[in-house]
Amino acid sequence: VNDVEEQTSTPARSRGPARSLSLEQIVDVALALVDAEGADALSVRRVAGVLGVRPNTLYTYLAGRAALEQAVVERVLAEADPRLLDGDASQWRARITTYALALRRRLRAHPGVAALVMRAPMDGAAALAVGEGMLGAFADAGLATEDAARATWVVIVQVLGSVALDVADTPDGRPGPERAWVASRRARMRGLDAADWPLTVAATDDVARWVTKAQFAWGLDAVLTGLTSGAQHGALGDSEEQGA
Amino acid sequence: VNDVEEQTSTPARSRGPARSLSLEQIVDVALALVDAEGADALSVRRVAGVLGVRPNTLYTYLAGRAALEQAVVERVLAEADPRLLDGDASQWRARITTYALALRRRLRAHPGVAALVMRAPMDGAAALAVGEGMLGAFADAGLATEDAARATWVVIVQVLGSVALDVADTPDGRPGPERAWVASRRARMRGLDAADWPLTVAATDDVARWVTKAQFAWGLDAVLTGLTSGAQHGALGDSEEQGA
DNA sequence: ACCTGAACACCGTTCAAGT
DNA sequence: ACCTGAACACCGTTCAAGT
Repeated sequence: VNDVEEQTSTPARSRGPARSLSLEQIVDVALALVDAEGADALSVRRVAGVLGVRPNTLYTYLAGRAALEQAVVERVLAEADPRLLDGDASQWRARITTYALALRRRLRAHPGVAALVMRAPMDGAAALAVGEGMLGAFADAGLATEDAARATWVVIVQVLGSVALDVADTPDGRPGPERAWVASRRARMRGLDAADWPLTVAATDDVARWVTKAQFAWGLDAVLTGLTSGAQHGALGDSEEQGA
Repeated sequence: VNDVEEQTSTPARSRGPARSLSLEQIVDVALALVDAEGADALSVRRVAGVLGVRPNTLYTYLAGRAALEQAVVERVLAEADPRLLDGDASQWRARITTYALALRRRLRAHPGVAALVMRAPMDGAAALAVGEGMLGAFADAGLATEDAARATWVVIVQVLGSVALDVADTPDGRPGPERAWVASRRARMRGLDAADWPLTVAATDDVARWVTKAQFAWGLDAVLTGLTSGAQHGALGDSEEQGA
């Protein structure tokens, strides 16, 4: 509704037919659109409209809508510097924590993108950089290759899953100040019958705080402790599983 | 393309104007549609078409498309029996593990729904039942209310996040047999340059296995260990955070 | 190589109207 | 209360054509 100007007149470049566009430019516009109006507002046609170009023009640069979404996700993943995962071996825990908090912060700055992040495979360059950095941190924590790889995925799941579920909890996909958000969650739970959900009602205040930074940090810390405790009970094994 | 019949003729009920439909029926059709053609095929118009009714008719039963998605998610969440979380106090760990594996199984049986699960707030009756059961299991593990609540959310995030990211990794949103899937992930990583991503390349086989049941069980086990180790380092505190 | 014209087969949602 | 007719303002994608 604002901020993103619909430029129906002339393209951004000179006048020649060649290279009036670039993929980078397209992603710029797509991200601005998602930031301004949310994930649902992202469309090939809207982006083309802003760029002053026909919708089908974008297919020269992208395979389609899914590729556009993936490119936007990659862009935001890259906003959190994966070099935060590098550093002193003894500081492996702080490195992961600092990076995770930075990534959470960037995703919440683009809440529409947080919704998109669980819809595309984590195989772009930015995603690879995250994995590479985290593998290094867990190696410094003393984990062997296989465990470091498994631990890396657990942390990625926890960080991205947490942010995505948080954002999904906001009615309009736009997280507000933490205090107000928690209050609204508490209010939503007011109607719950203690006879039906005794434990949930008893824990209302704590459940309301599930979307906080404190919860995120506490959870990540617990996860890191478990990943490096070396005391896996793991009864459930490697049995094959069929799809569907 | 199959399985879901487009019934353009008469409604399912007799002939009177009243109650030719029900919310349950609508969700039945929506779920069948998602199962047959994936999350993207779900639309108000398609569902109405199958039911032999005009699109706007559904607005008598639902607030809109988002509510339809949420109802489908609830339906599938309810497929995994939350009573699996009940049982002997000493068995708290097995209860959580068994339930988590059951939920993962149900979600993978409806892979389109796994994509939807991160887009709606976890506040329906089925979601409440999951929280309530998990709170009980963590209470039995000896956690105080606040820690049990926090732990509950960590596990929910891990389970749902894991399934959603797994499904997002499949090109067509349809997880096949595990062995083939892992092989295709390994093939995808073949092109990676060891100079750019040394650790990732060294861990190729392990990274390819991120989507397996073994990874899921291993990760959940580590998370449960961390959540109940009682050794939180938690340096990062409760500081307030502004939105955006 | 890059962009357009035109079309195809769709969307969600609203509103006034009928029974 | 439940459903329809009709409309509004959109979608993604394809294909042949132009430069």
